[in-house]
Amino acid sequence: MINFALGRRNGRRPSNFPNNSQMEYNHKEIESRWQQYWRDNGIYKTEIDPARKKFYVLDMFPYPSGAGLHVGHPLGYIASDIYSRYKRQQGFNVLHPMGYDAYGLPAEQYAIQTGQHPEKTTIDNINRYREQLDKIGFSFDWSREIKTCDPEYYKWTQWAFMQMFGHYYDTVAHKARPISELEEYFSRHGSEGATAACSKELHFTADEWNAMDWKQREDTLMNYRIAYRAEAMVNWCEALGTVLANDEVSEGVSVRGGYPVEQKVMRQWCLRVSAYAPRLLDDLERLQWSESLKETQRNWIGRSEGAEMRFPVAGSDIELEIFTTRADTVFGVTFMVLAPESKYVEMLTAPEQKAAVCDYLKEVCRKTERERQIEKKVSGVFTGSYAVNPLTGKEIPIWVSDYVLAGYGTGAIMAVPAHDSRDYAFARHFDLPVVPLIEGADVSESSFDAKEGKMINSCGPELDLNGLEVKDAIAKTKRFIAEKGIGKVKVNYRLRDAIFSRQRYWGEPFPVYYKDGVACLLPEDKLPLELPEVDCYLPTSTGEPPLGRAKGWVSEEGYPLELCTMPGFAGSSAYYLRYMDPRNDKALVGREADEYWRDVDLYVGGAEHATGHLIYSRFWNKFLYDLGLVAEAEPFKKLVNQGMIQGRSNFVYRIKDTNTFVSHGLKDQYDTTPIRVDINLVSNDVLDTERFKAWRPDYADAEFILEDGKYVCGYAVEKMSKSMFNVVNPDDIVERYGADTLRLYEMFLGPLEQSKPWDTNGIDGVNRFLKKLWGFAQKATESPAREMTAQEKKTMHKLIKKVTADIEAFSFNTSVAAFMVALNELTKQKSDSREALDIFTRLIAPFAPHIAEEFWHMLGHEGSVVDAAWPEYDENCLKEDMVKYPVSFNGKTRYTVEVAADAPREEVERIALSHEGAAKWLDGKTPRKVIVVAGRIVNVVV
RNA sequence: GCAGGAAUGGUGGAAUGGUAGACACGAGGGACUUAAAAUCCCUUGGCCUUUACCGGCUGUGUGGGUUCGAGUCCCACUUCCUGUACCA
Repeated sequence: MINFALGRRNGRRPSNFPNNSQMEYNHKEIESRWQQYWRDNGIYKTEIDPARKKFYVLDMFPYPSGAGLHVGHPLGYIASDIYSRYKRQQGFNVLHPMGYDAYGLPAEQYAIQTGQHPEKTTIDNINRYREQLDKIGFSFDWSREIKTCDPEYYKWTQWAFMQMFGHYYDTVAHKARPISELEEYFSRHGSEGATAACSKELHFTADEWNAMDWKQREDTLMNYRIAYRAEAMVNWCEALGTVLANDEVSEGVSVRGGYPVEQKVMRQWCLRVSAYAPRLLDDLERLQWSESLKETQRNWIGRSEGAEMRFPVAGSDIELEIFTTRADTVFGVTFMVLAPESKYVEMLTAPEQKAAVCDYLKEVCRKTERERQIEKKVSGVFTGSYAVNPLTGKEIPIWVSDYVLAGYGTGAIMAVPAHDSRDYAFARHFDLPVVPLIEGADVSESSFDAKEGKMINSCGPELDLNGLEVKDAIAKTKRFIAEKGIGKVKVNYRLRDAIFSRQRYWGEPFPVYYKDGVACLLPEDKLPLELPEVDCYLPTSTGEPPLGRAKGWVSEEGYPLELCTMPGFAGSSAYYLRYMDPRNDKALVGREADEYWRDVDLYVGGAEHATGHLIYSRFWNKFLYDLGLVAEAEPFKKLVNQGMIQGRSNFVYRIKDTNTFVSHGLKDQYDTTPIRVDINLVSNDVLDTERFKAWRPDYADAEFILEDGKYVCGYAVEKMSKSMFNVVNPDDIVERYGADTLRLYEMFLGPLEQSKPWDTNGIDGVNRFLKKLWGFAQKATESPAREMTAQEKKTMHKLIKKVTADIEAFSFNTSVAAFMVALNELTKQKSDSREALDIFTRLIAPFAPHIAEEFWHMLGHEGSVVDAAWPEYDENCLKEDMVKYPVSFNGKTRYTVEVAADAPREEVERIALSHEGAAKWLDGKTPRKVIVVAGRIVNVVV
């Protein structure tokens, strides 16, 4: 039997709950009534309850754009809402909050155009989002709402930054430690033996440290802080007037707006994310994330094991440091290459080459990142200097080329043209020698990049690699160079430190002032440092960020405050912690709340945040974890990526130079131009011609060539956007069909993680299902209570089993199908069982909460259906009486036998072989093998 | 180039190695109706056989393999999607 526990909350039934329920399914009336009821009774308010297990379900909070929500946005929210409600019905204390990622470029750009304060636009948009979200019936606890632009919230963003400023990363203990401990160490031992992650290697003694003045010490410490200021190569976007992080740039243009981006050296705030690279990589293992997402992060972190080696420069005491993963190929190094930005370039340029090198550097600087990527032309210049190969003693030329990146490794490489395709292209272009090192490798056309084969040509005075496999040769060389002190084994990461400054207005101000040019933190009690008013949101005439316009933007002592603001990811990096304890003014999250809620059990959002938010959040969380402020080392235990919902644009076909439009099926008979048409004028691909004429003045006297009396439009799947006229507003769907239909339909559309076009064509089917379910509920609630029939039990317990398993597997489309099957079966059984309706109500409550709430009260229950116990299924009810077994001989089905469902294997065999047809196929032989598979097939091999 | 994923009817999509195509849309037919809408019922992968019932063959991108049995596992290939890229 099912445990019909009553709801936990004692919400009172609304007074306008209809007594005679004999009526049509009226979604508007039902949905507004129950939404009101949820609000009035605080049904979704969550509190710490040590008696119950917690479950934290989080959506990636939205950026409230001016365009409002389209039907793609709620897809993930619906899925997470179903899971939250399901978990709650199972007795978990579910935290399911929502808020807004309120800082962003569009609001600022709108502000520049209109002069309107971005806060105003943002709040307007938030209010609009809230209205749209409320209509869909989510179980968010809105009392925990946060906005990243709220000073009460960003106080803690600023506070976290201050902690990062006040800590360094210990590379041996693998954790952040207070910077004061490092100062203490320096005063005793100097830099020698310090195990701190740094921007560049510094060497000083304790005496030197102690002799430094305040400014010198601060400059030195800046090299170690986790939040630090440094000259960094940044992605500068002229059009946006700001720098961008690596994940905000794609293919040489800005992700937002698609403007060109160039490389530029600027003094910026940075976060030492790279120090956490090993932990960010290792901890991926224990996360329940999709393999593809983990792989994306692994690639982004980009661990590579290799060696760092020093090549002495001929006739000089300078040594060139390089990084390689192919230590085995040192014998094939025929030249060296420096990145144009490398500090070695100036040191190593010979006087006779100076002009050529200068010209080359100028040319490289002129090009943007984008141009460099598009051209992919081999270019470079000889410095005039030579390095000495430490294994062969031979001199090799040193070149400069932009194919070597300053930001990776040491900004210099040893070139092995025979076994690296880039070096090969360079060598061929400048006619440098190519020495193959692997037996059988043909390097006449291209390089041999594979790490396999036997070494040749690799014997020097002290080291012989000939005959070894590549793998062994690498290991042997590494050992050799370490012993000889030529280099050391080194692990390199591709992950860069995050650039943390933005030359913009609409972001969190830094709690930083400058005293004699030295960055200092404001005292903690001055937080939050609120964003000042400015008269205009553009940079100043001297090129300073907009905050340069703010009057009185100085500290109490009169020192100037930082003019940059923080980037978009700052506010979203720890928001999941703040939801746990959103109104705490003493801490980001209080100890009690953190130890109860701990981490996010289920995080739902788009995969596009793989290399941005999801890396920064993990870093931020690990930092706070190191400080002992949060309980878990990883913030998001399980993560599900919902697919994107694309738009489905409709086209009409205008015959050239006329105002006549021809239907899709006939368009090939004419010379036509396709024109996008507002999908609101189209229903099931059929155009409403009258409304089309009214749409644009140009079309007022349009004429149509119809097929079957209809104008049929063509369609294409594209991004959902205003400019394509294909935006579907969830409000319209809710208005017409109701929130429950929208919710079920979005889930029914296909697998959650898959991208798919929005297609309204199937929505009637889902709506019909709810109407039928409504009809069944009317019938069932009018009937007296009785025991379910065996058939009804089977239908309902099959449904419980299926829906439970499907929700656990996030297979919501198949659970919706299961509801449809179950209802069809009940209809065929002419069922009017109250008990069946009761089970149905509990199961469908997460999916269609409004109609479920209605049924819940029709059935006479108290409280809200959100606290209705989740039913358990009874395996006994699922048993079939007799099962049909197709019997196959040598793989071909020959006849069918009926066997009791729970018959043992031997019994099935006996019945199958005693069938009158068996003799014919056995043909006097004994069966070699008989296969019976759980309730399925018997196959007899003769 | 590299990495991850996918390929099933007219469409969206179901199938712990065990009756392929659940469910829905669309389409066709029927009932009700003066008519339409709504609603309900039937048919619906392809081919063949049959008056009909019954039945047969074939079928999950291509080619192989493992297995009594493959949409599912293995190998090779083709196409598409997503991410990423001078990362030494």
